Amino acid sequence: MLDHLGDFKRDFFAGELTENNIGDEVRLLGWAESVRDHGGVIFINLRDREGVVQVVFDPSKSPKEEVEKAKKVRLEYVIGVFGRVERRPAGTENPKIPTGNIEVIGQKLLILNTCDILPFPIEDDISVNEEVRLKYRYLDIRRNKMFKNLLLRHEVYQKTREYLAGHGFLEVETPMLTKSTPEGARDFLVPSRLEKGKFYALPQSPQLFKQILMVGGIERYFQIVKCFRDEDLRKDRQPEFTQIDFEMSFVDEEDVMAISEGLIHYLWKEILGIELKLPFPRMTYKEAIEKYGTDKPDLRYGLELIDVSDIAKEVEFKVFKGAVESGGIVKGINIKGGAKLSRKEIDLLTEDAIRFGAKGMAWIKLEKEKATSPILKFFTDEQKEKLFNKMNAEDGDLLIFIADTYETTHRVLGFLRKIIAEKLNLIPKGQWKFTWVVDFPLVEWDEEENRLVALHHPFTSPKEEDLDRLDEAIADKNVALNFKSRAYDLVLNGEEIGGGSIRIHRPDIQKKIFEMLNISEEEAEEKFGFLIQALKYGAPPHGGLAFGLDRIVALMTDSDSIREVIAFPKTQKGNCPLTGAPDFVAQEQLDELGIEVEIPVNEEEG
RNA sequence: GGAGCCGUAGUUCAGCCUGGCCCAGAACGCUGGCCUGUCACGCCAGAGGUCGCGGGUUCGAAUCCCGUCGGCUCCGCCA
Repeated sequence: MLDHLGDFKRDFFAGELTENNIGDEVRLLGWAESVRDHGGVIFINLRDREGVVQVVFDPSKSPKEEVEKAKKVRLEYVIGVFGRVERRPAGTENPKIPTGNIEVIGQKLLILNTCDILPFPIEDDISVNEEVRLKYRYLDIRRNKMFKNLLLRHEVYQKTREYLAGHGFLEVETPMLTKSTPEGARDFLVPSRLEKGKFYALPQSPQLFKQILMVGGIERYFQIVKCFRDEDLRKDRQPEFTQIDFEMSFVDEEDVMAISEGLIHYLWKEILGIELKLPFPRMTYKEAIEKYGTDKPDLRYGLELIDVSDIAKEVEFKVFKGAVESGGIVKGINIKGGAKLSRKEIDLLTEDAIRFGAKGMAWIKLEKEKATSPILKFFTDEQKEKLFNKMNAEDGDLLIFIADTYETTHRVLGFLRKIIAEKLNLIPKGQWKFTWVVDFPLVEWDEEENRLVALHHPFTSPKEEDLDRLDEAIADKNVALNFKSRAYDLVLNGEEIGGGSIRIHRPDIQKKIFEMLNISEEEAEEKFGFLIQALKYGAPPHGGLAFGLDRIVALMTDSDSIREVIAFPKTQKGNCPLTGAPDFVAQEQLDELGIEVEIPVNEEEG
């Protein structure tokens, strides 16, 4: 028989009790974390949000019926305890818990609810199938680690608001039911009941609205906001995720980057107690690609890419020579101490390289004064020396090479660099390596669509010096391909945690950019007409940035996946094991929306 | 769209490669009993399994093969 809560109120959280409370009579509420029945004395560890304290039901100190009742308590029963705080008898202190010097002698026990057999233990270091954790997320969240993650996330919300509001930013909400925009990710669609056949889209970001808020004279806007993108999931990508989004008027890149750095500095200092050094270093997009093979370089380790095209083109090795002669490049990485890798491990790396799009991977192993390699026979002694010099190679190193186009070579080596660093444990713990990546190209060529596409998004401003060459760029895509944008990304430990740009605030320029991107005037009018319209009415110069809040919190909590810092995340197929979403809906609901569903039927069985 | 790893009591795993001493075993959890200072309490007894699902091979399948579903990681995708 369960007890009612009645007017029983909590005096203290369990974890708040200290030796100063000795002698106090207190009321506690929480969960039975562990129960130890010694036949006479019963110990219950009572846990609440703030910690744990041991409650003792002792026949010599507690009422008999309460001791009997305590015997019925099982793991995770919800209980209330009225009792007296006492110092633990000498020798029975437990240094493992903060309240280990005291205990509460139970005088009255309320059993408020029972608990079924747990699907997994409520402990910090569990290894449980993630699907089970998500199905019983409420139990998962009772674990200290998950609670701490959500607590830190909460602090990030609070400190972000504090900082941005303190710098004159106004929090403004933008719609969740909005217009589908082409360009960018796939939209989640929401059917309209009032206008059958029409759809809202969930926002991929508040991008256009925040620009329009600038036209509205808000001057400084921010929002902690959910964004939705219907693309495949990764450990750092969920279909719905949270951004710290902000936008400012009458600013240039430096202003936006300064505010961004200020916010990050504030979060690290206030929440982690870490004083980051400002300003963060910067590198150009070109430098990032050519040195690290990616636009989000992890600067915690070396393994930089080295261009050996000049040597490779002289070597009588068709793959190297051919790559350079057909306009490509040959680059390598010196894996210091990598000679200890076995042939099998090198073959695995080669497989990875091929998986990432290379045709193969050449390598040279320098071991005990001698080199093993399938390609070294093509090198003259002089070429060997030049190569080893250039790559700073010495005994014990492993050199790997990719020969391909500029893009493929960098991309593949970028992936390999990361894999090697992980494999060889070259990534130091506890480092915060921030870097800005700037001077992105404005556009890139899309083979599939056979047109230029914006690298950032179509509202990103080109550099001011290129503005009077827009007509040239429309006529000749090679001119456009050389344009740089006013975009900037903030990268931390190899993860993009934020990105933004100075936007286009003039309708004439915006129209030309659409033209450059081969978006017709009609299409632009239909899809972005409201933005162009807004720009016509005194739009101020403006720019901003959006941080990936989930990624930031994951990094701050040293979590492997953003799912660890989201209360109710989705699985890789976008399912929610807790609720069972997505799910079928009633026929009536579909009828009301004028929607007919075609369920794919499996082909007949053989 | 593609690749890899995984799926066996409530949970974590072993067994699988090399089919049969496995109508599947351990630990934790669970149930009952004993125990007055434990805190990973201890001791005794016990319950608990469609081996993800479907098909095939075989005298015989958790084990081999095919398909499928689900989870995770990655490529593509994510302006």
